[in-house]
Amino acid sequence: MAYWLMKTEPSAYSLDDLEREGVTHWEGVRNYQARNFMRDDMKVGDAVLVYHSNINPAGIVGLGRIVREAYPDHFAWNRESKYFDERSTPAKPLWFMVDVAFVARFSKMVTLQQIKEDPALVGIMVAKRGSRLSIQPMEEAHFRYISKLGGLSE
DNA sequence: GCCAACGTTGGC
DNA sequence: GCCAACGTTGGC
Repeated sequence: MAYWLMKTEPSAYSLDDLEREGVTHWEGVRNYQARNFMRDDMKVGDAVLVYHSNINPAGIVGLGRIVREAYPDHFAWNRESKYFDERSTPAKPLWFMVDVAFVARFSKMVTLQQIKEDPALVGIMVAKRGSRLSIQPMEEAHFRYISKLGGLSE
């Protein structure tokens, strides 16, 4: 089982939305490195830290779980969608998505600043300068530590 | 809303 | 295949 961090802009889709819906399809990933993580490495049961970006403060707000492995992101085939990409076709899909289920909400958000300042989290990808990757692998120890900071124990 | 950092595109 | 121009991300 692997551990991941997935970014979302809460103005577009928040942990609240995920809690309300229970499960969502994580469409719109349009970066090759992030796509490859989803397509090649994400498995059902993998654990996810949900990260709110583009908001002040940014940070991790809760947990999710992968409940369906990668399948074609059909929003890429829809001209009406903002995720439309004419290079992707049903015969030869270019972009993929997974399904993510809500697991838990942190009782307190773990902010990016907190992550950067914590000696236990040195080297974590999300704290690296200029890290724009929207899907990142996590170390299990970091995942557990952040969950604890967020007020969850396992 | 600004803008630095970074990924992608396309001319050559 | 280099690299300048361009578009996007995302912290602040």
